[in-house]
Amino acid sequence: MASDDPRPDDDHSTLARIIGERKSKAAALRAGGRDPYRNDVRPTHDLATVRARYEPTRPAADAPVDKGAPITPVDGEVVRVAGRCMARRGFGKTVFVPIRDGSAELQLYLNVEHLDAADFAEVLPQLDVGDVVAAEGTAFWTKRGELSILATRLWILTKSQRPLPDKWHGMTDLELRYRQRYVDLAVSPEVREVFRKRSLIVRGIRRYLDARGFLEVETPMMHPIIGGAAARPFVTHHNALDMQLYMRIAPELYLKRLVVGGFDRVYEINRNFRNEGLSRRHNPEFTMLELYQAYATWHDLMDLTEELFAELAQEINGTTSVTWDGVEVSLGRPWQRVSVRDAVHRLGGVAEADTATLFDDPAAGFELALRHGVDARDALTAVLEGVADMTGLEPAALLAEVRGGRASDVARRLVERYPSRDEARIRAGHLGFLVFEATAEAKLVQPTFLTDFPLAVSPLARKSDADPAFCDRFELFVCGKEIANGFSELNDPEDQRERFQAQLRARAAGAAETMDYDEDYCRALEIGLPPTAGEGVGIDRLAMLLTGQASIRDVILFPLMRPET
RNA sequence: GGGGGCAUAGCUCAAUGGUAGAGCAUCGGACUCUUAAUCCGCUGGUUGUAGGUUCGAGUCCUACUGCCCCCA
Repeated sequence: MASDDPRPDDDHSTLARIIGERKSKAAALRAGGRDPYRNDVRPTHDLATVRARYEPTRPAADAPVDKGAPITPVDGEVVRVAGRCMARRGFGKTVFVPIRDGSAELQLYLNVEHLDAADFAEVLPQLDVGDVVAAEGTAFWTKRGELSILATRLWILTKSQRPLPDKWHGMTDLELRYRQRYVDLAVSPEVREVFRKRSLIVRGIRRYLDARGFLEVETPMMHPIIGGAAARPFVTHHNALDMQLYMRIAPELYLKRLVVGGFDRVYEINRNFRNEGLSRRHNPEFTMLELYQAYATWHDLMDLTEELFAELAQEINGTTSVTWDGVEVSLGRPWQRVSVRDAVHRLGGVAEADTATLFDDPAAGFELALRHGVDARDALTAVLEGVADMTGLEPAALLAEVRGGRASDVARRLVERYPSRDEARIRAGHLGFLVFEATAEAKLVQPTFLTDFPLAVSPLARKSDADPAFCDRFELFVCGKEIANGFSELNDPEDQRERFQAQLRARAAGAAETMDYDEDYCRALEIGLPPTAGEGVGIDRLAMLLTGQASIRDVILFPLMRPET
């Protein structure tokens, strides 16, 4: 028995008393030959069906009401309904009991003249709010216009032993709501609605993709090596093989293997696990849609994303506008598309000439980055990693050589180590992206595709044909938050091998979030990946957007919590 | 990881350092159309945990635990 279980004998708290009283009521039911946990009474209809059926007979609002008139059932049809008792309003010989099932709420009218005498005398007195009940009777409209069941029989199907929260205030304590989600759901229809919508979103995505020839697949959730994203993994262990495994941080490399194998359009909706902190936007396990389409480019996926999201919004909310974080967001097409460079200039307020310099010259860019609010250590790390990647030198040793003086002097000496002007230019993109994050990211409120990412921050995307310092990649931002990330896939095996090498160098430099060298994946690319575009969509964040929830915990049924104390 | 806030009855919340209260729920009573039903009455507490200051701590101090927010 749990140590926190109240013991009525030596605990005089209200809760212990209530539990004791309810157990006594269950015992009384048993004594009368009624199982307080019976399963032999089935409803003939759910509550929404009953409501829908009688809605057309609703009396006119201005119809005359005869206070003394006897109860007249609508059609005399006997129905049996079931649900959780949400309240109990007693009048001596009449008791009103609203019940709720998964579909709707409906009121029972329990009256001494109509209800079975034994049920009235022996079941009704044992009924508490929270019990699951069933009743049989006929539908009628009360004088106040409420559809009710004039019950002839009443059963308690499940005796509840713990009280529900205050029926007016409901459950407001966030911690309790997350820890005891069953209570939250039982008393808060609006919370159930959020999760019902989340389910519809996932179903809508499947229908949309299935209709366009995509095949849903399942790839491993336990990976022998780390790949597909830059994140720290959860580590686990397989006993029989005595092998270390990583909970997957992304399915990307497996899905692209399937495109190599000839599944030209595949997608997976499943959990990813990243060993990082918790916040309003992060849960360590989260749901991701990843999709891959051969013979398509990132432009095709931007079009697809626009269409998919707009359709989902229309289908689920009946409108393409939603309120999120207090902001009215319109998902109506088309959405803005802006390159990282243009965002820095137009939204971030960086002068046009400075923006050009920023993405061209890492030495001058370093100073510009600091001037526009980028943390000096972040900026220096970006330059250091860039030089280490390009030269193959140990970052620690590199830093020791150039140390001294102001940060910008250190950065300038580092930049001089770049083997070529072109490589320095490619690496400048990292600083440019930091400036984007510092100045422009929060301003992407209405749905916006951020395009033309610097290659330096995109280890898996295809180089742009127009400019090798950039790549064919986009991210979707709404209210300053990243919702989706897509690109034309890198399918040049030699380029891919170089980028894996760079990851290994970064790890040697002490970077925590790096990918392993995936030899088998390189072999797959050597077989040949068709020109392919791929995209990941955070389902939790999409659900937040379409349900207007501010915290990821409000769209995850059981968010990760520390153990109760 | 850093900063700020919160923790009191089953639920929602009060209480200048001076006897821990209210509403709802529970329990008892009245009531045959209520829907936050109404009316009368009674219960219910190791104030998150552990220390400290004080004649006296829900209140002040320290540490810890959990949750929320901001930043990284």
